Amino acid sequence: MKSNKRILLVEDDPNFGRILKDYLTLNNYEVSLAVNGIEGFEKFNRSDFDLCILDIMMPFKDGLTLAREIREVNELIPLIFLTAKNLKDDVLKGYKIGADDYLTKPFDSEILLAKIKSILNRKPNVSTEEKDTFEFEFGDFNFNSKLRILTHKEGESFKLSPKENQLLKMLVLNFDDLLPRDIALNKIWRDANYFTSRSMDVYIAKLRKYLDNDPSLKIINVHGEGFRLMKE
Amino acid sequence: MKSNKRILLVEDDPNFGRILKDYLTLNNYEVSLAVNGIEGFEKFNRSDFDLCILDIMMPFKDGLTLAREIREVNELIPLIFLTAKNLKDDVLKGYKIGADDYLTKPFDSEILLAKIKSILNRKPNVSTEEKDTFEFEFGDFNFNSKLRILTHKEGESFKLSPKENQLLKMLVLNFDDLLPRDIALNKIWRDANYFTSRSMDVYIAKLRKYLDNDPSLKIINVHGEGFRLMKE
DNA sequence: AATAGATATTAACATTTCATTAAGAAATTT
DNA sequence: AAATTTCTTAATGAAATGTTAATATCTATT
Repeated sequence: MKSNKRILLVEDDPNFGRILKDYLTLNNYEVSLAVNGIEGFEKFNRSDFDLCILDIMMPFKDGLTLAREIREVNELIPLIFLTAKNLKDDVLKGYKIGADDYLTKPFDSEILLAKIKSILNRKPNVSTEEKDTFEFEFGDFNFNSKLRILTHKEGESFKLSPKENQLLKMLVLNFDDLLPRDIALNKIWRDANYFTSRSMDVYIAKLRKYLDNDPSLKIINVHGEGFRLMKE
Repeated sequence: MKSNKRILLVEDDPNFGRILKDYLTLNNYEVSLAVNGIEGFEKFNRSDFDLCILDIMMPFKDGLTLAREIREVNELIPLIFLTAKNLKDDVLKGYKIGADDYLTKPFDSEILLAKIKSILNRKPNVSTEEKDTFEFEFGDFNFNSKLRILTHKEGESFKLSPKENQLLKMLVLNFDDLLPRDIALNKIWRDANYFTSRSMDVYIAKLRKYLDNDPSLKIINVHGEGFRLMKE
């Protein structure tokens, strides 16, 4: 059972942060831990999350400030605050910024889990930004990335695997332009190393096989840089 | 600065209920007070509210039971529970029913107000419920989701169980499109885990058996994503 | 309360899908 | 020519799904 929901956790106490991260990971969330507001904001901007859990009391940049910055960029992502005591003022400020909930430490982990579920449940896939664009035309193909189907006009249909699908989508979105290897690796494989890179090559090969049905389409390699989907 | 938002407050302690009602009224909400679950449900059905605040511990019909009944009729209305301190079990049950939040008594009225505001200000959920439509045609079938009957034209009729019915309805509402697994699980099973997921698979198998009567209809699996009811 | 019938969940096993890794060939750069 | 990067096929194991049957739970009626 994959949930694959991504949580950004910002907590300055390393012990507590680590434990909480592990606990959430055990419950099938993908958790990124930042130890202060500055790092938190960087991480937030570098990838897509479904929910943020922010400690309020932190050095350098406190959780409320961080929340305001996040809200400027993304006004929908659910925010949960952790407050040390029952600092009513913080709670009220939090709600004003647009918090979805808060928890006072110490809190019960099961309740946190229930809250997370409840929140993610009523705000379906916030992070799926490109929700509207899932249908593409290129060459002789029609490509539906939501249903993961690649159809050759007056030809056969291919069911794509999740990775094939993501990779093809990125290529199509950059049609005739370079898709840098490490960008694709970081987005799809969430990591860029020798092995993920080999894996990506395998998927390029698979996509090429599909695209053979329209001989005018090509996936060109730019040595050391990446790939380029093009016509002719 | 009139808000016009209507709140149903169900609280058996008459003193506390009265005070809370007055407090909310002062803050520009229109409050209807019921003193037990039975009266609460009657009031709920008699008019439209924007939010419900339910005490859990009540004679005759407790808040959780009331919440379940309300959820059957209206699956979107926000619910806030009031619970005595330390009743973790109640809290978890509440979330499972689809609570939006809970407060432990005694609570701070300003915080309650902040919560209410936060919940009511939430961007209205996109799901424009097609609550009223309960009769569908697809393939050779006529499907009445209110009576839970699936009829094959010039063929036999099937009485559907509640779960079969809900699942088929969601598939039909998303005809030819993806019905994401976790959306269906959260809506029908109110939880998404390994076991509910297996249960769902069993129901898909049952539906497929019914649909065999029109060989042009198929329920296709999109691996890792969900199912798709389609023709051809 | 007891029981039967309907409904829902869980178990078990088969099948399919998928991602990764290995391994050797080919291409490109130095 | 040596080193690096890319190409392609195949093998492997893990995870998701299909299916049937066995339990468990619920509901209505006696």
